[in-house]
Amino acid sequence: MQVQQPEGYDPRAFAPFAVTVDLAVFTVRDGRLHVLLVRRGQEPHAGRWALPGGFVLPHESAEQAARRELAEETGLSDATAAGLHLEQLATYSDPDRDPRMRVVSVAYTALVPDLPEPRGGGDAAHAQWLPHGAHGPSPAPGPVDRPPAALAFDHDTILADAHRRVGAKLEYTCLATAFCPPEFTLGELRQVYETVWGVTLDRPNFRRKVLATPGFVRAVDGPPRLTGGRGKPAALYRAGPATVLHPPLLRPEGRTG
Amino acid sequence: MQVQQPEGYDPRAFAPFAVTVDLAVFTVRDGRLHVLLVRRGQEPHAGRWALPGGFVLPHESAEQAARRELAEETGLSDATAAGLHLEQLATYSDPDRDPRMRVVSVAYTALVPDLPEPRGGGDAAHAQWLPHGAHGPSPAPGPVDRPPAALAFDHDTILADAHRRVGAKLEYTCLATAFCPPEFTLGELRQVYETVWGVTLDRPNFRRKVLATPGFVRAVDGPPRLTGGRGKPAALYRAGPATVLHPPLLRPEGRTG
DNA sequence: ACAAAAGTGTTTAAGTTACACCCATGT
DNA sequence: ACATGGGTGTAACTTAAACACTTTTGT
Repeated sequence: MQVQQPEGYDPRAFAPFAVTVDLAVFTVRDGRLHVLLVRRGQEPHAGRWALPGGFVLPHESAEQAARRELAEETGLSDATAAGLHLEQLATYSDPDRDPRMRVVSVAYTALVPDLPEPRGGGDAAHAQWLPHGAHGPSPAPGPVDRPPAALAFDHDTILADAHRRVGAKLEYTCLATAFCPPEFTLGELRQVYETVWGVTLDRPNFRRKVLATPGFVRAVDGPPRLTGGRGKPAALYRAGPATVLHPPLLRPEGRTG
Repeated sequence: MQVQQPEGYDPRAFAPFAVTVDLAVFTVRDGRLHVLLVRRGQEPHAGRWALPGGFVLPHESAEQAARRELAEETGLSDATAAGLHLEQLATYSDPDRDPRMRVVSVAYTALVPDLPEPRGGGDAAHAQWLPHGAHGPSPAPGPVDRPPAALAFDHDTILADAHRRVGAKLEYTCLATAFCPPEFTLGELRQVYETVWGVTLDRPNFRRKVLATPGFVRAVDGPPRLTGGRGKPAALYRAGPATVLHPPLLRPEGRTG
């Protein structure tokens, strides 16, 4: 009501916002879903875990900022990071989400295959993979890092939204291959679904479903077989050109929320 | 790489952004999908159609700003507008999207029943419903307003994204009822799908599908019947408590993009 | 020999599609 | 009478779910 369009867009008057990106980077490791987190070194929320992220620079888009941060935090080369799956999740703009000033954050979700521990320059030094949420049917034995109780700022909300979004997208897109290395077995692909959804899937049916979807995966020709530990060697596949699943691969129990 | 976390968050240094909201408000009218647009009165893009929207005020969240703008542009009371379906779409942050300054815009999608022409105070004076995109199987006869060729800024992109999102959400959520008045017939509900998707659906099958989904619609008890013009009077329904569709109501031809 | 995982086959239920047909109302 | 849209029924087809069974490896 009391709003009026500014004539000249005085940046002093209409630019009271800082814009950041936050990254929810997922991977599947040892049958559990992991998230890349950083430990905050300063107030507020010093010592708490937080999603990696940073400021959007004046000359770049939010997506460019997110991809830059992703490369920094994962310690990968820009070339490698450029191929990773990055997707805008939502924007969080609660006026009180950062006590210091007005910060609007554009959250992105990234899916990466099981990478080596983040190392390298920049902020990567303190970035770490921590398990998150519903784990698959067979959690890794032995002691594992506990998922942190409460993240800094509203990052718990962002992370929950990201997990829900990823789970939903697995149903009707070919996104699951983004969790896998360039060549993978159908067992590895199935484990992605089982880990993110926290369910067990029928192996034969899963196989048929995937192979029946035209461009989901392409068989690697060679004499291609490989062992994933014990058991019969499995054929290798690559991600296909398809991007959507028709019909979708619905998760059991019919739950979406 | 050259980024560093600011110690004290100097707003002068880290607040070079203005944040706005843009609204893609859809309705179904006369069997065609319509969008609420405003005509720009000043440069840049003076005279072009644009999505309604405005600045996020310092004390409000983006969603609050969107809801406020929605009430203003539709000319509805705040109470009525509070019940409308509003959903965050995405954030558009290309550095060059506004030639005057750096503006990051959070886009929202709203679905409303066929409302009277927008009237009332504020910016509503120049807001208008214009047809958009794929129309249903039976376009309204007679001359209608042409959909504008090119919107201002990147609003064509936003509008296309919004349409795609709405179409996709109809498949696996109960969203379609947001296009309908409080009490509606199954024919009206079906017309929503047909209009947004631009297809014709089999009436008997659509009916069964909707009624078989537990909380999608609830029959209105009374002696409730009503005429939608010609033909047999139809039973009335209200939106049910369900929010997701299981299994989904897939559109024919299996196209999603 | 046994466990584990891949891969194939089959049976049964469930859901979808495409119709034919009757009902109630306006013109 | 006829057109129009609501509502019911049904058979053919397609898809999904459950489970038995064989193959190939490591221990």
